[in-house]
Amino acid sequence: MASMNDIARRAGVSIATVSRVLNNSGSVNEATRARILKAIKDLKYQPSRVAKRLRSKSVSSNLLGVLIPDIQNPFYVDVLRGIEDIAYTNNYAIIMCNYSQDEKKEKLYLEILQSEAIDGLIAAPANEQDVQLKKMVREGLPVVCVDRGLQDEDVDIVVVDNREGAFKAVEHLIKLGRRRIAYISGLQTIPSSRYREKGYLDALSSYQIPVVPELIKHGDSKYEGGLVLCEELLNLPEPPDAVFTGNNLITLGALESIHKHQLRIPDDIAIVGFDDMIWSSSLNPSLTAVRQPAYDIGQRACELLLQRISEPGRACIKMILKTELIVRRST
Amino acid sequence: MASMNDIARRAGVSIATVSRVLNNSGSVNEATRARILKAIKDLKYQPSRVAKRLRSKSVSSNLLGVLIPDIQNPFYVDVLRGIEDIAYTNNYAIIMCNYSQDEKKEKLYLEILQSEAIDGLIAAPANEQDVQLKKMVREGLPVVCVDRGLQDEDVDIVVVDNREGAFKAVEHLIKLGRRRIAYISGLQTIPSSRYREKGYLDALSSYQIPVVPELIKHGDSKYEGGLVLCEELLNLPEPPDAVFTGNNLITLGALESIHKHQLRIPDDIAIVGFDDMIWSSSLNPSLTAVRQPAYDIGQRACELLLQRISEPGRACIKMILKTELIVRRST
DNA sequence: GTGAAAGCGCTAACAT
DNA sequence: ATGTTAGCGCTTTCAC
Repeated sequence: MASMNDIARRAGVSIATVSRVLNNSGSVNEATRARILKAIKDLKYQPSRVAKRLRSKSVSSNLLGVLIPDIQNPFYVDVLRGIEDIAYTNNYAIIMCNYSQDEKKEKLYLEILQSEAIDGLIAAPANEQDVQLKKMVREGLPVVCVDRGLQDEDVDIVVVDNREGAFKAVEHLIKLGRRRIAYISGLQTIPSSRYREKGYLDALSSYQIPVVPELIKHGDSKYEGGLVLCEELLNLPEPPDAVFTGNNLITLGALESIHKHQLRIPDDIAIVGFDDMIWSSSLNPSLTAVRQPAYDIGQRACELLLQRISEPGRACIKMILKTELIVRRST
Repeated sequence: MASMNDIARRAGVSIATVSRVLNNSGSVNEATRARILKAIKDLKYQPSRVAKRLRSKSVSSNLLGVLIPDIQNPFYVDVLRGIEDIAYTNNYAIIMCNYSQDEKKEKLYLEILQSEAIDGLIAAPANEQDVQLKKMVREGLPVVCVDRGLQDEDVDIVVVDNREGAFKAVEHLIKLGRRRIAYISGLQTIPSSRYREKGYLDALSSYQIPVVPELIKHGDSKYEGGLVLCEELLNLPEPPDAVFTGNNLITLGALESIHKHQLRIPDDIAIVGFDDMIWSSSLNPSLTAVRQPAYDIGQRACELLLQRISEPGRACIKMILKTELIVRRST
C-alpha cells in the first residue's frame, strides 16, 4: 500500500504538501495540487486510518465502538442497524462487540475498545454499576448508553419507557378478562427487566388484582429461560390464563412451551410479549407485542454520540422513546 | 492512558526492557521484571493496539474484519456469532461491516477495512466478480469467504451444498404429491441463489415434472421481495400448490402473503424455506426448512482465517458443509 | 541484561 | 506556497 511518502516522492513535493491537499488545509498551488492528485490516483493511495488515529487524539479517526449484550436478540440487531446507518453516512466505521450477556467478555471488550482508541462508544452495559465503563466516561470518552444506563453517572442515554410499555401490555390482558397473569422476566440485573416488572405490578394493582408470587418468574433473557420458566408456569396446580413475556427471546421460548403442552392460544392462555419482531405476524398465532422503536433508538444514539464527539461539553441528554402496543391474535 | 514510556520512567528502565517483559522476549533480570510489572499494575497500563498495528505488518494486531451482506438476516447473525466466538477465544477483535446488499457500501467498507490494517477478513461478497476483494486477496491479505465465493480466485471458502439442500426440499414436496411447485429466489447475482435454483430444477427434472417459468420468481433476498413475489404467485390464474423460498426473509414475506390470502397451510399451499431459524417451530404453522449450520460456518471460517494468518502459504481449502431438511407442519 | 535509536504513516507547528 | 521536523506508542535491531 502506497503511503504519503510515496505520493510525495512521485509528485516531487514534501509530505506536508500532500497532507495539505489531502485535508484541504492551507493553500497549495493549483499545478502542484494537480500533480499530487494524479499521483494519488496513479498509486491508488489510501490514507492509513491507523496512523491517523495514532497521531493525535485531537483529530477524529472515524471509528466508533458498539457494545451490545446479545446479537441473537433481534432488538439489538435493529439498534445496531440504526447506529450503523448513521455512522455510515458520517463516514465512521464500527467495531462491534457482542458480549453475549457475559460480564467477563464485556470487560475484555471494553479494554480492547479503549486500546483501539475509538472516538466514541455506544453501549448497553451488563449492569448499571459497571465500574469500567463509568471510568471510561469519566476519563472523557464520549459514551452514549442505549437500553440500559449507568447509575450515578451523567451520560447520554436513549431508552424507551419500559414501565409504561409493560403497563399497557398487562392492562390489555386485564381488560380482556384475564386474571391469573404471569410475568416471565429477563435478568434482574438489567434495569429494563425491573421497569417492566414494575409496569406489570402497577397494572395489577391499578385494577385491584392481587399479586401471586408464583406467577412471577425470573430468568436469563434468553430462549431457554422462556422455555423452562413457562414450563414451570404451565405445570402449576393452577396455571396462568395469560403470560406477559419480558423480551422477544423469552416470548419464543414460552411459545414453544405452550405449543408443547398443546394449549390453544388465546383460548387456553393468552400471551403478549415485549419487543415486536418482523415475523411477529407470522407466528402461531400472530403475536400481540409491545413494540420498541429499535432502529430509531440506534439512530438517535449514534446522532447523540457524533454530537458529543464534536462538542464534548454539552449537557447530557436522556431520551425516552415511546413504545406501542400492537394487538394481534395471541390475546 | 499510560504509555510504555510512563512505565519505563516509573520503573527506572528503558522502554525496550518494558517491551521485553510485555512480550516475554529476550531475557530480563527478575528484580527489574518485578519492578516493571508493578509499574504496569500501578499505572493500569494497557498497550495501544493502534501503535502496535502501525508498527509493523510482521506482528499481529489482533483485529479481524467481517463483511456481511445483511445483518437483518438471522443466518448471517449466526455466522457472525460463530466467527466472534472463535475470535474471542483467540483474543481477536472484530470490525463488523454490514453492507445491506448495497455494493457501493460494500466498496467503502472494503476500503476502510484495508486502511484499518486488519490481520484478515471474512467476507460474503455481493458478487463473485468483486474486483476490489480479489485485489486484496492478491495483495496478500488473508481472506476467507463464507456463503459466497470469488470467481477464478484461489481463496479459502466455507459454504453449504446449496444445490443439494434445495433438491431435498423440492423432492420432499414432490413426494408429498405437490406438482405446481413455485420457487421464490433471492438476488441472482448471489451464487447460492443460483445453486438453489439448480437444485429446484434438478428435482423437478428427476421426477419428470415440467418446469413452469411463471412459477419461478426472482427477487431481492429480502422480506419485501418474498411478500410481493408470493403475492404475484397467488394471483396467478392457476396458483402453485407449494412454494420453495430461497432464504429465511423471503420465507417470512411469503408467509405474510399467504396469510393475507387466508389460505390454509399446507392444505391449500405447502411451503418449505431455505434456512432454519430458532423460531421456525413457533411459526404458523411450524415451518419445514432446510437448515444450514450457520454457527458452524462462522466457526470454521474463523479457524481457517487464523490458520492462514499464521501460515500464509498453505493451500486453499474449500469446505462444503451439509444441510439438513427439518420437516414440520408447513408441508 | 539493558539501552539507544530507527521507523511504521500521519498531522501540525514552525521555518523558509 | 512549500518544506522540515517532532512526535503519537510501539517493536526491533544493534550496541554495550
